[in-house]
Amino acid sequence: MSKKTKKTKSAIEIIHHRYIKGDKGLLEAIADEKEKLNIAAQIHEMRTKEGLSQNDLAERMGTTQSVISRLESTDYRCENLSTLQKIASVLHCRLEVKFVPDTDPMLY
Amino acid sequence: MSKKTKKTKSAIEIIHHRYIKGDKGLLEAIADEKEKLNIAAQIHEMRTKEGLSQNDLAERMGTTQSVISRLESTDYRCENLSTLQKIASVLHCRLEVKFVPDTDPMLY
DNA sequence: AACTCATATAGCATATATGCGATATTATAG
DNA sequence: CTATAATATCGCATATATGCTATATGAGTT
Repeated sequence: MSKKTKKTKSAIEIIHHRYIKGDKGLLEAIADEKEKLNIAAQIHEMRTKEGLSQNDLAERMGTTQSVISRLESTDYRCENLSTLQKIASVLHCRLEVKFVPDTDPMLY
Repeated sequence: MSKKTKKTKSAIEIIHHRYIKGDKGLLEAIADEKEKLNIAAQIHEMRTKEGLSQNDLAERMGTTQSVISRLESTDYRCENLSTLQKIASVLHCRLEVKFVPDTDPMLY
């Protein structure tokens, strides 16, 4: 890639412009998938199963209740893995992150 | 939980103080677990299996090669889930994030 | 040696998440 | 209807990751 001038767009560039920067189809698909991860629900379930309040869990993690509430809220995007692993540690589990082949043709 | 005065520390509070705020044993354990996630390795493997260069993958994602390099580097901490899901999308897979019960007594 | 191609690294501006206190909303109990 | 516990939400400072360009390293080729 990288000619001197940027006049000729590669197919990739066009696709990118269209689906990443433009229509946002891909971004929406990503958002949908994110929802399926249901991390918030997992955290909520684990916490309640142990009979802990948000405040209890927060104390275990050395943080505050509002943080837990935010974590469990559905529209919370982009948690970072360290936070999730901290939760896993105090709830006696481990975090598993895997890329698995997707057979659903709707995504692409 | 939560009596009026904070004089009596719960076991949780003590543990927290000792392992989160103090010794950092827990934090190190978390770091170890993080390594086991091996996200960098997964990305690298998927990319090479498809015969893509870092630059190829970068273009698919609408970003640059250096970003991919950083993602695949081992010492890269705390990637956020959106980035991982974007990778999943362009590599035709989905991201799976699960909390699984940990039976290893070393962690706690 | 010079020339590619792939990958790694550095530096920096910007975007985004975290962490926290304060407050508001529910619930549930008395 | 209070009172209290649990949860949700807000605002903002700080921390951290991203995105990008430029550059460096390295492996191969001729």
